[in-house]
Amino acid sequence: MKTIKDIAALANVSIGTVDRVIHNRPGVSKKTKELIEKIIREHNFQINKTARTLALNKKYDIAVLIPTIESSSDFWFLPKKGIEKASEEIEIHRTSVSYFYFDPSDFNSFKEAFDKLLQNSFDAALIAPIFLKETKEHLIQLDQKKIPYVFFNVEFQGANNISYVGQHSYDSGILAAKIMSLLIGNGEDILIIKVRKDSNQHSAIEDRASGFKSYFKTQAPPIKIHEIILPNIKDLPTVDRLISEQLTNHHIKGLFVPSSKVTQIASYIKENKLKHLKLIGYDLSDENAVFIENETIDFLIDQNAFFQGYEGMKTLFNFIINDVVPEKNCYLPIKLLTKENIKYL
Amino acid sequence: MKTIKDIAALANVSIGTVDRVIHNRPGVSKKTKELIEKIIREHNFQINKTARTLALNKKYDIAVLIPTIESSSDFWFLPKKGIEKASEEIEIHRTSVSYFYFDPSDFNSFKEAFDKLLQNSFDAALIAPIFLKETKEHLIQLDQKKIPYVFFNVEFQGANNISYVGQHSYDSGILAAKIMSLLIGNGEDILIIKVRKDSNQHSAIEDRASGFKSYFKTQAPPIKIHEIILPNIKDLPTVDRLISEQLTNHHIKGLFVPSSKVTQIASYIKENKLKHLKLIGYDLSDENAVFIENETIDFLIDQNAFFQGYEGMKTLFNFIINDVVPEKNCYLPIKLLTKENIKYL
DNA sequence: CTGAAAGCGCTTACAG
DNA sequence: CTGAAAGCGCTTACAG
Repeated sequence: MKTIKDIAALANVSIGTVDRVIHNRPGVSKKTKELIEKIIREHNFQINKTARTLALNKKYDIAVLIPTIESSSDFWFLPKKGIEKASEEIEIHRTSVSYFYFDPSDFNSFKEAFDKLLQNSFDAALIAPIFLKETKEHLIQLDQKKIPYVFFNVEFQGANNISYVGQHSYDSGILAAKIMSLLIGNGEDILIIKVRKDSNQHSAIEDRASGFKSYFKTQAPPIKIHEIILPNIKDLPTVDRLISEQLTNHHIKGLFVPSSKVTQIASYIKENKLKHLKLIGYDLSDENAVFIENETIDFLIDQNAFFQGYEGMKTLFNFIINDVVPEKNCYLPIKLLTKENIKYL
Repeated sequence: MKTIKDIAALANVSIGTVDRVIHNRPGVSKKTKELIEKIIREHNFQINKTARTLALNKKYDIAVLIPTIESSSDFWFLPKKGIEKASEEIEIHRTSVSYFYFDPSDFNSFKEAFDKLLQNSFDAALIAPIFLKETKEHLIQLDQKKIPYVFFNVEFQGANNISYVGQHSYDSGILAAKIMSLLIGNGEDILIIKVRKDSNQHSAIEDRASGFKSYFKTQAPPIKIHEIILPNIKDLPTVDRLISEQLTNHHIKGLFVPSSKVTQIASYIKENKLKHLKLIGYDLSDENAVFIENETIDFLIDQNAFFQGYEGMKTLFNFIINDVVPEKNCYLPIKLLTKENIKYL
């Protein structure tokens, strides 16, 4: 493995000049430059990044905008873990990470956290753009400062983010529908259950539901799909009433809950001993794992929460340190979890 | 962030002495050692790994024993890609990788490659132990030299490997069975198709079949499972005869092929227009992707081939460079692929 | 038992 | 346009 010194000797110049050529800095005669470039090519010289990192002695800071994590059963626990894993791996490059937390149910909290983030100086940002309008307003400042940013978990169209890391929500709904079609028989109806609070937050729930419905449009014989929106998942009497209304009025066999709120629906099924109902939902929380184990939930679609954080972080890092330009959309695998494979994640 | 120099100043010693303490090298008085340790703790000093790597200027070499890759549709193409990706990432630590190739259908070729590998000097080995007996014989030398090794793809019990990275074959069979039970109806039989050449090679095929059968043992009403072994997948007349024999004699609806050879069975189904048959197999090759697209194959179980190589490499690297001891068994996710999620890998 | 100095392969002022 | 030298934070002989 050749070093800058070797190249310099071969070209009969100083290492400073070689360095200038390597980084395309001005102040080298055309002739010298071409000679050095030729030698570099011929000897397949590759810069020693360890030495470079040490010499630069530059510290990078990546800002992360993410919901507060209440407990390990929180959905955001895993993306955070992924971010931390990536942070450890890139720590050798003197990269530090600053977190800015917000309450995912409160857009004011989101704005405040984003404001606080913008008051700091950093080299790149990893953002969960849960509130679309508020995100848009704040991005202007990042764009002005030319700070690169990556979105994760929530897809946000039309911004200058260098990448999005997360699931293709619409297609995940299609997969859910395919599985549902295997679970239920002819002449049996399906109920999609949304939660108002979820829907306000972001479009993923709508996209999942649309994908789900699109699958059945192509099916013959057609399958009836009913839809309800629960105003508040914690208002149990209303939840009870709305669901049981559907169950008595229609011949419902399959339930699709396009969010992690499937936990509450599973509780409902368990309590009311409605084991014949087939249930598909999203996200592997500890509670959902229990419901998968006892087969109250038949299938879960996993968002690769850990990997969202991990890959988001790595993408930013590779962009700012190694000049690697990522794909604009990094769609993660749509993972299907069921009792038989939930052990292996 | 404190440096060794800072710590030395605080302790009124030279950096050489601090270095001795950090690495627990002898030649430091108890008193000085304790003082330095205290200061390190109090200031939460962490060594700069970049500087360490540069100063050590040590090169590591990892040997890889893997089947020859004929084309990009080869199963081993992806593990190799994973190994290469990991290699790039760890290149900054001056780690190089040497490959030793063998023909996976010829145990003599395996022995030769392993012999050649052992003639080289290296710091760790990543091994696909396709031939169990031959692997066992060669491991002795690795153990004697105290060279750490990791197995990938094929599980090999009772060796001193620091880790195994791959799938839990038995459980993947259970998952396949669960999906199969959704695809077929009551009173419909299942046929398991094995290929002789596969079975000789390693136990994964047997484990998958066992897992598959175990699932149906618990089912009521019981489902009939038939089994055939094809002597040679390329002897088409025999393949034809053996399969059509089964199809005429039994009421078969589902086919389970516990290996990537599902490609050939899919071809058979396609040619003979047996679209009503449900087919589950393993591994996403280019050909299998086509059969998933046109729904000749209903589901594929994916082994995370890429990740096997990637994670195997990283595991070894972290072990030799960062002293990270891995789990003995690193079972990867059992991924279920179907038309609707095959785009996202 | 301890320290001073050279070296790892780069980058970066500074001098000419 | 080019070079010599100091420095990044470690490790490693070598001297005492």
